[in-house]
Amino acid sequence: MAGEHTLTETESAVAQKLDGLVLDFEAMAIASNLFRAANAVRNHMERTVLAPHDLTWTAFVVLWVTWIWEPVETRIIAAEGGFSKATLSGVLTTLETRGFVSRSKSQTDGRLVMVRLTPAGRRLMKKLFPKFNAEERYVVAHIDPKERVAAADMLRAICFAVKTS
Amino acid sequence: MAGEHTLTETESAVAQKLDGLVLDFEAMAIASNLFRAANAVRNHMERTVLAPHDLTWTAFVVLWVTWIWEPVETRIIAAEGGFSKATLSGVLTTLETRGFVSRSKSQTDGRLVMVRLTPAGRRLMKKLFPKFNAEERYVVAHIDPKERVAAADMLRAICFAVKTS
DNA sequence: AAGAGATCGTTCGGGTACGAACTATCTGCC
DNA sequence: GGCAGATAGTTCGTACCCGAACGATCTCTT
Repeated sequence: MAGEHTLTETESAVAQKLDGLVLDFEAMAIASNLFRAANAVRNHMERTVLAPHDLTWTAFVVLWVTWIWEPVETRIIAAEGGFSKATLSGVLTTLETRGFVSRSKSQTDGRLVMVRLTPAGRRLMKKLFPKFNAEERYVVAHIDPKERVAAADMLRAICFAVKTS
Repeated sequence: MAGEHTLTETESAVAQKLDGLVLDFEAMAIASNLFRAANAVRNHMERTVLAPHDLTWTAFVVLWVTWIWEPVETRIIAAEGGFSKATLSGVLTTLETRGFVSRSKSQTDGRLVMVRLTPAGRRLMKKLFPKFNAEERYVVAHIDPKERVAAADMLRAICFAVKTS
């Protein structure tokens, strides 16, 4: 999606395949670039910050949400992180095995499982998050500072459009 | 990341955890929303357009790139789609088993594998892509038309920042 | 022409990723 | 109180997803 080939090349190639049909190339470009950007940032973070600690992107997100909101229910972590509870269950087991988080049943509601960081998990996040934020700053460096608020809003608008469907 | 909790709540919670450290909350918000948006769009597409045909997002991207550029080398598909050649190898096998693509060795370079759509694959894309583009249009509907070009540029700027690292 | 080094696709192992089915628990209504 | 329905988390099956290692092939240099 808009990788080696330029957008114009892609457009004319698509137009050939679907001549006669009306297509929204602008929407196509935004959706396409949205994924390239998200993927690129994720890979960048995994290579530069996460790989030295043998952490995946998802594992880091789980640690981050837990760190900020602990003790926290698993359904909250899944919602904040944007993945399913099935996925979270596996990642939590991985992180528990490695000694970064702990699970415990809620005292007030037997259905809930509360997640906390272990001391090792807190040490890890205290060390890792500043590095992570430094890379985030690097990633947005090429966006005009005046347009950064608009950028965040635009992305929120996309989330909103999809949620209310 | 910025799910149920507002951004301000998250910020003050993070600031408490790391008081004294200088953090770029704007960069954090953009990176965070970038992932929420990409994930939301992907899930939306999978539910509305792809699930009826039992296709995953990645499988669709592979079909799309192949459809536009066939015959095409696998390394091009991986680069255009933004995933590793290891991932592509598995997805291609799945699509080959289901009769949507075919692999064949290049005549001029024995290392290369050329990928083509089968007639069934072409029929599928001709039917599927207009639906897909309609959903893309829906996704960007909440972005001011005047800002859409800037939006695409902004996403490209992020890709560029990460690539040149 | 012959080896060193680069390139391409596959395979392997471990870790996500999701929907569906399942168990356990809670809540509401009678 | 007791049962229907909702809710939370795990498990299961299938399908990605990546880095590393691998064998096959090409290219470059001499």
